This record gives sequence, C-alpha cells and structure tokens, in this order.
Amino acid sequence: MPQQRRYWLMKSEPSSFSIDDLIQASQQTTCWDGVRNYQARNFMRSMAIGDRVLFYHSNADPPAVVGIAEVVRTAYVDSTQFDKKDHHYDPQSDPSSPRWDMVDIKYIRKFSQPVSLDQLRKEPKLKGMVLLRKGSRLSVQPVTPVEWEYILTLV
DNA sequence: GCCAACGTTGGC
DNA sequence: GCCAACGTTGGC
Repeated sequence: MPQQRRYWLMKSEPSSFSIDDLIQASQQTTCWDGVRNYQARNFMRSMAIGDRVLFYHSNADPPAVVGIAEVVRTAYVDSTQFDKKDHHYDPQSDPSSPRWDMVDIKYIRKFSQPVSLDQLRKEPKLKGMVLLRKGSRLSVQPVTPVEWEYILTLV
C-alpha cells in the first residue's frame, strides 16, 4: 500500500526567505537549513517525498499562510551546523553524528490572497491547529488532512 | 521595541 | 534531577 501523503507547515520570516524567494530559487527548490529545535528536526526526519507543506510567513504583516510547497528530498545533514561563519553554527554538534538535518522543498503554488493568522483563528474548525496553540513556536509542524483541506477552501 | 512563552544550559 | 538564568521566537 502506498504511503499516505502527509501535510506540514513551515515558518519562514519573509525578510530572510519568502515565498517569492522560493519562486525565484534555482529549480524553485530550496534546502530548509537552520532548524535548531529537536522537535522540528524530528518532524523533518519523518517527512517523505511528495509530502505537502504550507509556507507560512512569520514576523510578517500580517503573519499568514502564503502558499504551498512539496518535499522533494528527505532529511539529510544540514552542513551549516559545522560552518563557523554561519549564523546557525553549532559547536556542540559532532561531525561523526550530526545533530541537525534539513529537507529540500519545491514551490507549488502561491495564494492570490494570503490566509492570515487572524483569519485562521476565526475558524472553529481549525481550533486544534498546532500553529494556533498558545505559545506555539514550532517552526516545522504537522497539519492534519482535515485542516489542510479546510485551509484551502479559505484561499 | 516589547514581552510572554518556550527550550536549553549549567550549577548545585 | 531541579530550577534559575539565559537566549530565541514571533505576535503585537
């Protein structure tokens, strides 16, 4: 039986990497480096090729889901953890067993209208979303199929 | 720029 | 193993 496609949400600050940057990237694909949170990393490790991703702009005006991408490469070592000059350098990561992974995602779609955080909060059906939980800061998080379908009806 | 919420670190 | 201190996230 084929693996069921799964759904995720990934946050990015548009001032550092926006959905437009993804559109302009070579092959419209980017590696998702810089994740330094174990829970987020573990979610990335469980991603499969073909999984779908809501692209979310955090620290934006307004914060919003702005489009869709798909996973095109499963988890592999994030080399920035060993780069002393990189902002995400992690001196505690042992090269013989690297701590941090990344995945590659590819652009699929940009919404004509972003679906704002405010709008998401107003939807009773989305009450359980990880994104909407108080204090939730996870930059990589799962989205249920029901949430996914419903969000697409809001676009 | 503020600050609440959270994760991590390190002294004990 | 506890927990205070610290750094970060991210909405406002």
